[in-house]
Amino acid sequence: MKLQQFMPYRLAVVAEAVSRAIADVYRERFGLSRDEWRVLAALAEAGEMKSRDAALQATLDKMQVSRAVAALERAGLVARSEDPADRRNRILRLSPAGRALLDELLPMVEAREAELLAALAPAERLALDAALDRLLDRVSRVRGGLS
Amino acid sequence: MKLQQFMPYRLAVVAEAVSRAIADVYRERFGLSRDEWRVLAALAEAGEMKSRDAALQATLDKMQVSRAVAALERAGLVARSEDPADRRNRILRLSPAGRALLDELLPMVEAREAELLAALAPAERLALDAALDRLLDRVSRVRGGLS
DNA sequence: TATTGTTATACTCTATAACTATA
DNA sequence: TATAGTTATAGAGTATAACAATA
Repeated sequence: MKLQQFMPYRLAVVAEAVSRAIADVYRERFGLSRDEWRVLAALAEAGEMKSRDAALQATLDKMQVSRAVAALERAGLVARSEDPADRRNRILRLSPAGRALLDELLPMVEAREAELLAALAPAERLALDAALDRLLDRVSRVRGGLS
Repeated sequence: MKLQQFMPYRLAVVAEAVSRAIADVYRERFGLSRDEWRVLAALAEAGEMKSRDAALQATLDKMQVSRAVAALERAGLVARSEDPADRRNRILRLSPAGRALLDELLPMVEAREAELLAALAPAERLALDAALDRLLDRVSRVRGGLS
């Protein structure tokens, strides 16, 4: 066993380092947790969505979304409302303050991503992307569909 | 912002799923934590090493190693001794029980890795490997050498 | 003074499940 | 009965720093 060459270990080490490089921006600078960041990022795309869809989009479970949204609501960044079509659902949407925060945060986060991706040639980025897709597909089969 | 295409998010999701697929083996079946597994895996290669080197090898900090080794020692899997050359160091080495556990665990863990890597053609594995190397190198520069 | 390793502490995150309300 | 979401709680992991022993 060579730990340094063991793919799951290597993947974990790189992913953690990359995550920290991004968290430097949203955590230290905007006080967001990872889950809050993910919910906001999902909302940045759609503007509004159901809690359940936020969970799917952001690869979080319903409890993580519930808590992240509660914190985001307390901070005035997101509003929650009922879905008239099915009153079990909650519709989440960015507040003006949430939108303003994202307008400031997203360029910073994307700049960090770009700094990291600068390590890879375009073909290498595509190869990484494809490999991640295939691995994710595979791992969900190996573990029986769990996250 | 498309979260689904944001590399750090994708990397985190895949790495977490892959980590769980491996942890299924060492945690549910052998009762090891991730840090304990990493220390054992590092020792599997070298047989014995200093705590400090285990930390470097396994990308853990000294506190994580100290606690993992304490647990492994309680479980009779690893022994700690002083380094006569520098009595601040601790020399870690696998006990016979630790070796026996690894002899059973390693093939299972490697089989899981192989199941996952089966998703990738040989050239794709090399491409993934190269991309991870380059990203890790880059991220350590971006964050100033921190883990 | 610097380094190795241990211990303490508070904090955060995770896992599980119970619970409410709606369907 | 099943689903969306909330709340509770215990356990695990993380971050920081103080500390002891040695160099």
